[in-house]
Amino acid sequence: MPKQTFLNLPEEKRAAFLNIALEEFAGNEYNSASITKIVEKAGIAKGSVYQYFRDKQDLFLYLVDVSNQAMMGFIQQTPPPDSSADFFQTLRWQMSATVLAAQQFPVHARLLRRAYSSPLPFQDEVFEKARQVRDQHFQALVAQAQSAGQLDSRYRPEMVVFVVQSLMGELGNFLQNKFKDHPGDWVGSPEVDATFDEVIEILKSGLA
Amino acid sequence: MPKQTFLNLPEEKRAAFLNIALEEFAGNEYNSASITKIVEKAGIAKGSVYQYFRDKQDLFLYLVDVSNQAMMGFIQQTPPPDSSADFFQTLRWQMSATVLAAQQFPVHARLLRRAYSSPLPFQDEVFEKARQVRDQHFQALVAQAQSAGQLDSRYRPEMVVFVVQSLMGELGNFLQNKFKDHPGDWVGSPEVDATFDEVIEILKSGLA
DNA sequence: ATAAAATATGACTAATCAGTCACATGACCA
DNA sequence: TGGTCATGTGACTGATTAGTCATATTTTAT
Repeated sequence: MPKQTFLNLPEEKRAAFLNIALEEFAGNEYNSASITKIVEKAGIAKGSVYQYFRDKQDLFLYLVDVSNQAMMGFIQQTPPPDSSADFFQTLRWQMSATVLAAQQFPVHARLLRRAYSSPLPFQDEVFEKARQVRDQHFQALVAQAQSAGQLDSRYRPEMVVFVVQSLMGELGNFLQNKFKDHPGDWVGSPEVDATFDEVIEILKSGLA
Repeated sequence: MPKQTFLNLPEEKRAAFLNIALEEFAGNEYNSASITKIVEKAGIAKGSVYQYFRDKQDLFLYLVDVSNQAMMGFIQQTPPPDSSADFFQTLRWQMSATVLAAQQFPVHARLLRRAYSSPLPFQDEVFEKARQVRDQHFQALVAQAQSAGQLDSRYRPEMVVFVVQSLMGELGNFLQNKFKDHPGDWVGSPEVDATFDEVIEILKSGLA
């Protein structure tokens, strides 16, 4: 977590530094991300970074936190499906919200993908806890859906969670790749909506 | 590709070097993998590496190639399903073979995961071609299955490929994580077989 | 035995890195 | 004005990196 010094910074300066640091850690592996490059781009002295944060790891974990809050904040703003929504409608909403959030905060999203997809060169308790919370969210969703009879109860919950999480995780990549020539303007396009619908339909009814 | 000098090396020395290099690149990001550490472990001079390979990138791409061949070779050894097998039986066989190969060659598999999952700090034509070949293999499989009526033709082939590839890609991780306390001996266990069956069944019939 | 070709070596270069610290500059209050 | 505290600074340390190259050793052919 940042030191008080960082929080005391004028909004403008703090935001500028944050954006540059986010960009660096979103674009490079933890070990390759360079504090030196960040301070050069930000036009500040290297020592300043260590007035703001304990070390590189502290800065990185803060950036993860900031990114998480940005994404979560956005997701919670999107209107949730009404309470009568079934498992698949809820999933569809979550898919859409997650991808839209990644559209709105592409740098934050890239940073989070990096942070969660490949193992970090250090252990962090808080970070691991966040992972578990995300897992338990899905576990609960699945368990509830199964007891409500919306989900085939032959399947073990952990397998359902695996399938759903795999697809959700890769979908962002897939869309980004698919629309990489149409920067940004595919946010709520029918094409994307159709993709969501198709994935949900496959999950619901199967391929056969 | 390695220089002739490397290929002239006595089998024993070559294999020892390869294993140490594979381990280093499987365990570290490309930028963090250290030639210096490799030569220290191998007990050879640093200059020797540059008698064997043009540079770090050349070595890395060769290791990817070696890993690919090891995995492919193993997969092709496993008895293929008979020619009357449908799409899902073929998929099931490919799943099993891939995971078994990752069991037999865990280091190679880790290296390949790293190479294909996160973007490399350089571009390589050969590498990209290999990616496309893998994609086209699935495309063909899906197209054939759809025209044979084994696959719901409502779905766009690219979406089916996306779903199947996402699950196949994550399944290795999932199993590794699930059995991380039972090193190695879950190779052909009923537990694993059941997992394959369940994933295939979900794909086939859906979750509802 | 001798010459030539192939291979092995490790000290060295130039670059980069995270992190430190003595000092400078600024703000704020008495 | 003088004093205290927060903030900013950038040269510096020690470690590490990929890659080079003149030299040494070994192998091969004559």
